[in-house]
Amino acid sequence: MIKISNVKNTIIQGETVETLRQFPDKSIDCIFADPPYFMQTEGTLLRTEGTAFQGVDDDWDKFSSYNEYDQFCFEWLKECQRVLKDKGSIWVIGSFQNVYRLGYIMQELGFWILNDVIWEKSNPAPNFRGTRLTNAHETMLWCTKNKKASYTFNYQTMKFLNGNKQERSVWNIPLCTGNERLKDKNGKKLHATQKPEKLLEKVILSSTKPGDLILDPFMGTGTTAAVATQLARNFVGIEREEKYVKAATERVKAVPYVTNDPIMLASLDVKKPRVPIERLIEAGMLKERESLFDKFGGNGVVLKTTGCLDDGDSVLSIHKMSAKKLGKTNHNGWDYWFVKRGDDLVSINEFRENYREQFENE
Amino acid sequence: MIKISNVKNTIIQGETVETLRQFPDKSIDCIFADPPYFMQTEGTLLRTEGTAFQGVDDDWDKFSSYNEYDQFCFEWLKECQRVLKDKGSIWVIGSFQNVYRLGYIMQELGFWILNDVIWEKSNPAPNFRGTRLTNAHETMLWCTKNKKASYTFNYQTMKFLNGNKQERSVWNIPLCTGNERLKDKNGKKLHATQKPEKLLEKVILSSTKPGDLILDPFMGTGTTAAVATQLARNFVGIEREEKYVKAATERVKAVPYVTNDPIMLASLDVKKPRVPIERLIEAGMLKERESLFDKFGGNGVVLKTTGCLDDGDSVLSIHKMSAKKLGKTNHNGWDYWFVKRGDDLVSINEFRENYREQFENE
DNA sequence: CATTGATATGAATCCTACG
DNA sequence: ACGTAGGATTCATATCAAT
Repeated sequence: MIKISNVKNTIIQGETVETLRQFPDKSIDCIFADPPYFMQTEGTLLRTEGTAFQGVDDDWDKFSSYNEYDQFCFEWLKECQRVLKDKGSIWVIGSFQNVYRLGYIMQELGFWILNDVIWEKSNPAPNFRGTRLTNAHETMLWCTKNKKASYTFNYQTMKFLNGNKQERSVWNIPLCTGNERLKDKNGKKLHATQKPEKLLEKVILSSTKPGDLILDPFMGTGTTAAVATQLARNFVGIEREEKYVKAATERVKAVPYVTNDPIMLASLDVKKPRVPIERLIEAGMLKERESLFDKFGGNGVVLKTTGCLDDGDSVLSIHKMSAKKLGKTNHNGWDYWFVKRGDDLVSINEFRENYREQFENE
Repeated sequence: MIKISNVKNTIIQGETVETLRQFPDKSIDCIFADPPYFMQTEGTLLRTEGTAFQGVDDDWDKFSSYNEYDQFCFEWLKECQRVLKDKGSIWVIGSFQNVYRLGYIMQELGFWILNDVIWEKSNPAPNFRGTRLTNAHETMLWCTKNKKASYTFNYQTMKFLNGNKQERSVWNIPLCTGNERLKDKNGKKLHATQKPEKLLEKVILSSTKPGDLILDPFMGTGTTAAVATQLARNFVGIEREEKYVKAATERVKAVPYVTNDPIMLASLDVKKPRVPIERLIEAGMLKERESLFDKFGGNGVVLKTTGCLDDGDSVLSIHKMSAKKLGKTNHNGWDYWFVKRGDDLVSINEFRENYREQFENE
């Protein structure tokens, strides 16, 4: 059995399933898996000008049938589910050749799909023969271990980085090319399917916190490890081929800096501690039996020791009472109620903020 | 058994599978299917013809909970495969809740995926709770009956309509709203998932010829029927609920006009008849033993009666000879060779075009 | 050094009618 | 059914050489 502390921020050379079986249960915060796609291509594809297109022709992508591929995926996905923490989540990337196998199997295993995310390629390889639509995207499945599981989603961070609009399920990102693409001694691409760092950046920023441990069971050239490191997360990788293990290890060592940008550290999504209104009474910020008003000074109600409000007709929580005054079923009372301090109306939310600042280290 | 001529351009009220079973084999050119999602858990275990997961341990079935939906989809997809012509193709649309079931089952049935096409919604409903990425797309699977099947793809039409660039697998199209959306007496939307006509337009334009028969086994409000009619294709629909049958029938009747735009009628993709170069000699357009040249007047070769070219070294077809001159294995000789007419060099392709015009009715 | 043009290349289920 | 010949087919971007 592997001790996590011994493998944190390393790449283990080995077979995915075999190696995963040595991991303890519920030890991983997030998984990014880029398995073989089982492309089923035959022969050579010529470009229009006559040169050969260099697609995926590696042994690791060869399977004898869907059945064999399904079983392989069933096995590694089952291990991923076991090693994932209850509040963890998993990303799996594929293309139309394999993603319907992956999605089906994951649903059978009880994984719960949060989103399927489309990586729309801004510069895809064209369809040289004009036989189909240019295949310009890949699909990622983002899932929890099961239907009921909670999970990390840095909503505010993603919204901020998307020009203050909700991030959507279609991401337009270029292919991994140029300097980012690792090359061998002959200047040829080291790996057939290296993913762009931009893609991993969005994956990690959206679904992990700084310090989380991210597993990549098909590490390849180590994009997950490099981006995790840069974003102040931890990683552990599994990779079968020695040359990729070496290249990825070098790559991670060379990550130029670890970010200290608070946005990248998910500061926007740090949950503030809950402060019951009774705490504000105990702290002397609000007084028992004092009156609360709406922002115009109307709708006066009396604050009870329990933190509930009495309008002479009923006794309700600050939220239910503001909802009642507004004729709604739900409302956030912290934004509705004010107290009188001298001649001014002061929002009770201001007292809550003050309380948090004063007692933040408790 | 239903006679196709009796149901052409009508909507049949009935259950999908039951009705499809009355259709003759190989009678449909194209299918567009927008099936319901109804995911019922805890159904009876019914396997898909034994092909799935033989040899996988018992954990498999323990996790199964989508069986009833799978079984339903297996049945209607199998009937679709039966009624589809050998050269037909099928489109199936779904979202992450069901599309992995659909894709998996289609692959199990032997359907061959040509593309998965993403309908990216330009105006999706936001995620109100901020709990996930905004689900801003749906997925369509475009498939032939089997791996070897040929199919209709109007490549040039799609390219033309896309600003003369290859059409890609991600389509950005707004939701169906406004006047296009059918309403009931109370002004509420008549159907929960009415698809935009623009989507069906691209589906039909890319994969059918005018006059083709398009089946929609879950017709709903009849978007497929309306767009098929407008684009001079035929349709047959199946729909369970009477109110939708009525609304869709009215809708088709009201289609304002049938297009006569040659682009929409796929004129760009009409295959031109093959003209062997010997025909041009017989027609007196080219002369035996005259010389052919490249576009600069160089590389002179002699035209033989057989239509082959002699460069003094070897005798080859116009294609092989142009390839030889270019140092390639393949080339289109029609674009390479010219003859002298007066002081001008004239492309032999021009003579081919003239020949086609002159003898087009043969 | 700046600009222009040629070349290289990316997870690809990449042809079809005729004899 | 199968082999073969005809002939149709590419977009965005990075790099590097040439001007």
